[in-house]
Amino acid sequence: MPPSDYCDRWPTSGRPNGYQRAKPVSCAKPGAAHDFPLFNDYGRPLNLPTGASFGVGGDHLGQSMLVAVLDGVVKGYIEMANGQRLIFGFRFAGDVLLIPPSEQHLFLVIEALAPTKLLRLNDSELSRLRASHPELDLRLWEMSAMELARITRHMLRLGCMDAQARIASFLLEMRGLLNGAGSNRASLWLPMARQDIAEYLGLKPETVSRHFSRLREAGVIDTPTSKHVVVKDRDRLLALAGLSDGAGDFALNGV
Amino acid sequence: MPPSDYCDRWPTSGRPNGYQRAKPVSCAKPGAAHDFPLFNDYGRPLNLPTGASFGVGGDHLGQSMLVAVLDGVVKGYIEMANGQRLIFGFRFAGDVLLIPPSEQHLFLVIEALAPTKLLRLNDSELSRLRASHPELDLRLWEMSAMELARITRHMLRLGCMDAQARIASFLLEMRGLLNGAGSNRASLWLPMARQDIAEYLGLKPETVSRHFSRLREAGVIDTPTSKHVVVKDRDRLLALAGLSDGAGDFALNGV
DNA sequence: CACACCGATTGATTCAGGTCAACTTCAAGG
DNA sequence: CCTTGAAGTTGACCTGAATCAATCGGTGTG
Repeated sequence: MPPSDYCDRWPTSGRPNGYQRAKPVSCAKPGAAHDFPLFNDYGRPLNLPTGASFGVGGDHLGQSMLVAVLDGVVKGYIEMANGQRLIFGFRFAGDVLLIPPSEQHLFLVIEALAPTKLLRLNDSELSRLRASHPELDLRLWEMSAMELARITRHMLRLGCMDAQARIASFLLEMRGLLNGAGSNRASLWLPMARQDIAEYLGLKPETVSRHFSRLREAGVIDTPTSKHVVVKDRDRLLALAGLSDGAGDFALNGV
Repeated sequence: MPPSDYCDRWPTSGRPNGYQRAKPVSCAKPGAAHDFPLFNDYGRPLNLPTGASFGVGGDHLGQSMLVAVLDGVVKGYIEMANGQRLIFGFRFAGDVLLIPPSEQHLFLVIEALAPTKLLRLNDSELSRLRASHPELDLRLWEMSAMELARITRHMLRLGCMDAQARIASFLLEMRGLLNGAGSNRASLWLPMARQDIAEYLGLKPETVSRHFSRLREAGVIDTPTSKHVVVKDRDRLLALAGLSDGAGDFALNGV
């Protein structure tokens, strides 16, 4: 029986799965990971098999929490009282996740998409950490600024992009390319299901599937398998996401 | 000519306006404001007449910024390269606003909805402040956690609520009631235009107007004037926003 | 007071994405 | 190899919000 300050849930079916067969590429900014040794002394470790999750709520109401993903991939989602859910982000090995003080009527869950090792620090563990390592305050500030930037970008997707643009922008985020680095062509492995992408982008799985197909037919991407996407034309994706100066020139007219 | 680290824009028309005739009620959590004396020693003050704005971008790329609203109301919005814009929040006297490091292709603007006094602290001013007042680190951490919670709630609105729910949830936020305090009936003043509400909620002004009308016909609110809303039935608003346990029982069927 | 202007409201129509259902693909296990 | 089941894809249709357009209403001005 786990202690009352967290709640762990195991996958409903013990299905073995294919996630492990390719190592997901991390989207972590380099620089987060080097604080991990310190977190390690103060945080509580947790191993989650694929599909397992832990919820933040109940006793955590009003507390914030820091989660460091040592290995694996997780999705984080919020569930509303009426059952609606929204995935607010995916985090890969090396990423840090700051969970804001939770709200009444909302329940926040972190679920593993592959076997995952992580560390959790709640408010009191964090304050012990910052008491003995005041130099970390600046890093924590930077992390929360990054988290804020990340979620702001996502809010923009949800607030003023159509389905096509959301998906283009999602693929670019998964490539870690939103700020322009990297080559035009790249192959990437998506550890999450279409359903997850849909819940992340505020769409339905059918819509995600349709737009993947459109992008494939337009020659912007290839989809050798459903979880393996080859980005053939990054510039076109940028334009479709409305992030390029020449946006609009690249619309998939009539496709 | 203003220094290059900010850019100020004045209202296009010098229209006198009615905003001043009722003092907007602040949504600030008490507790933010008592740090203002400290901010005052390190921040740069700025007065904005109604409709004036300043932009964060250019030289600020990669910097975060703290803005303390001493008096007035502002809206903060992000503009994408293609001209789309999303208002990410409104801030009232006593509120603090943390602006995340900006992104390429995005431009962030703070615009006054009424004559406004504010303080701005950029990265270097913030680090001077935290160097001489290390006790503030905890407050800054709390502020960023609050900001994260706020924007997460908004992301939820945009990601998985329909127009009706977004508007119900918006009205509740303006009442400062999202966590359940206050009486069932309340009168509130909205300093922003329908267009602003629409850009905040990812809708069009016509849609906002229609749903205000629906809520009025259903007896949930009254709208004596377009900027003055009387909430007659908070519980019904909560249900419509999907935040009550009995959600759904209150749907405006056939209205 | 009459006028002009701008925002808000309402109505008619269109369209992107949701819904529902059929079919395909693929991995696991006998 | 066949069976099974779950995820993904595709098609037909529907609906909620956007769009386009007309009207209303308050505010400031001559």
